[in-house]
Amino acid sequence: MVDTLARMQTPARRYHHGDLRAALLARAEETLRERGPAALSLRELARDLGVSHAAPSRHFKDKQALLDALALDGFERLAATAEASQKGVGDPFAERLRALVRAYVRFAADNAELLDLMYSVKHDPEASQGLLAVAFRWSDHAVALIEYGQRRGEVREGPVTEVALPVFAALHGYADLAVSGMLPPGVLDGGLDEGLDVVLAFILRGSAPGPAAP
Amino acid sequence: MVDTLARMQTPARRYHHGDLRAALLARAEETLRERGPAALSLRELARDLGVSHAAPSRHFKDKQALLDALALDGFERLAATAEASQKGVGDPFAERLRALVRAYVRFAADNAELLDLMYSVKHDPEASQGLLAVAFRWSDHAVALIEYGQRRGEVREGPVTEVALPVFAALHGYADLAVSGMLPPGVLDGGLDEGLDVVLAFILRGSAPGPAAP
DNA sequence: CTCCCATTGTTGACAGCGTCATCATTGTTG
DNA sequence: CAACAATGATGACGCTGTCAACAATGGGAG
Repeated sequence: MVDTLARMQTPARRYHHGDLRAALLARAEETLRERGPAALSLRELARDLGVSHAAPSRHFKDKQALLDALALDGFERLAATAEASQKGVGDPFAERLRALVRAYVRFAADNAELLDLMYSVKHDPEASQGLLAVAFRWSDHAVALIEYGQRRGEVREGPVTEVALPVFAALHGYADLAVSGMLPPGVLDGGLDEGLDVVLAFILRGSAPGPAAP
Repeated sequence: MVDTLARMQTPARRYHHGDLRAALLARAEETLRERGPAALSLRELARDLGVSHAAPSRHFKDKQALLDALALDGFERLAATAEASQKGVGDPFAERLRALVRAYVRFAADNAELLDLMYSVKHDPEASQGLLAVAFRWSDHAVALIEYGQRRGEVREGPVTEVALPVFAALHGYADLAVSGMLPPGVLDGGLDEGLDVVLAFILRGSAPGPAAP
């Protein structure tokens, strides 16, 4: 163990890297965050890690495979964030929804480029099975929250997917608009959370029980 | 088909193409639609149009410039579609909103890859001024519609940007989710318009006058 | 009408990229 | 210890975007 640790910290170039796969992913995400997806190059990653230009191919069969792994990691972290957001929150639906929404928007703000990547990978018709599974873990969680609200009588009745759809849409749309700077200037001067309250109130109004709009 | 078209555009290979710029944009959009953004290559475009590999540089200083032009064209068509959607529609806010929303979702469905490009270009901090202007033409139109609804007493009072924000978010979010296949399976079996009705009802409920949700 | 020159297209070069085939080193396991 | 699977290195290939230098075109100025 100590031996392993010492070798990990030693910058001296050993033939075997130790954990090249993880290092590639970490560095790739860093680059993604700092210089955008277009700046991602396998050769540059290899160079940065002091490894030959073809070494990455031992861990990712091609560039897309690395992007997929990056996206999968993102979905896992998103799901974890969503689940963590529900710990230590009160019972009312509004509170729980607020926590979830904040978690999502924060994740989107903190990982804008990664989120982009996650969506574009999912858009790919030949996305891997495991990736889809993890991708839906987060949405399943959201749907479960809607059902919870319905059971408590704080969310209008109806097929849960139908009720969840617009809630989802508003949440995702807000995060996307905010992160990509598509909002009319002046709306977000107070930061993400300001607009979030507005959107949250809107969602609650739209999903609350009561008569349909005229 | 493409062959016929190409021959129609170049009856005989003149030294000067005639309208290479437009031809590049048209072919680029076609490729974007059929094979995605990653398949876009200046050299391939030039090849397809029977022109030398460096000819495009006379019209677009680099690849990004071509993408910008493509995005700008997209925004113009989106704005035109949005404006056209309001012709010959009744007075009630709900009707006008419905027309606008349908137009947007249809555009998104018909131009999914292009829309992606449009948003990613805007995300670029050094997006051109003219591009931003056209990009906001469509959102201005949407904001104007909200104001119209407020004047008619069919939309709740409040700062127009605050009221418009969640409406926008829900609309954009729905289009994005639907187009990128991120919706839980089964929701959209009836096509885009089915989910659209659900979202529309939600938006109307959320933006209607009345007491705030509990 | 002619000549000039800005516009547009061509050719050739360069470095960087992803990918592949082949070879070298390592760590593990029977 | 020896064989073997895993991992890394090297070199090659064709593709890409970009640039510089050169060539054809065509629309005005004289």
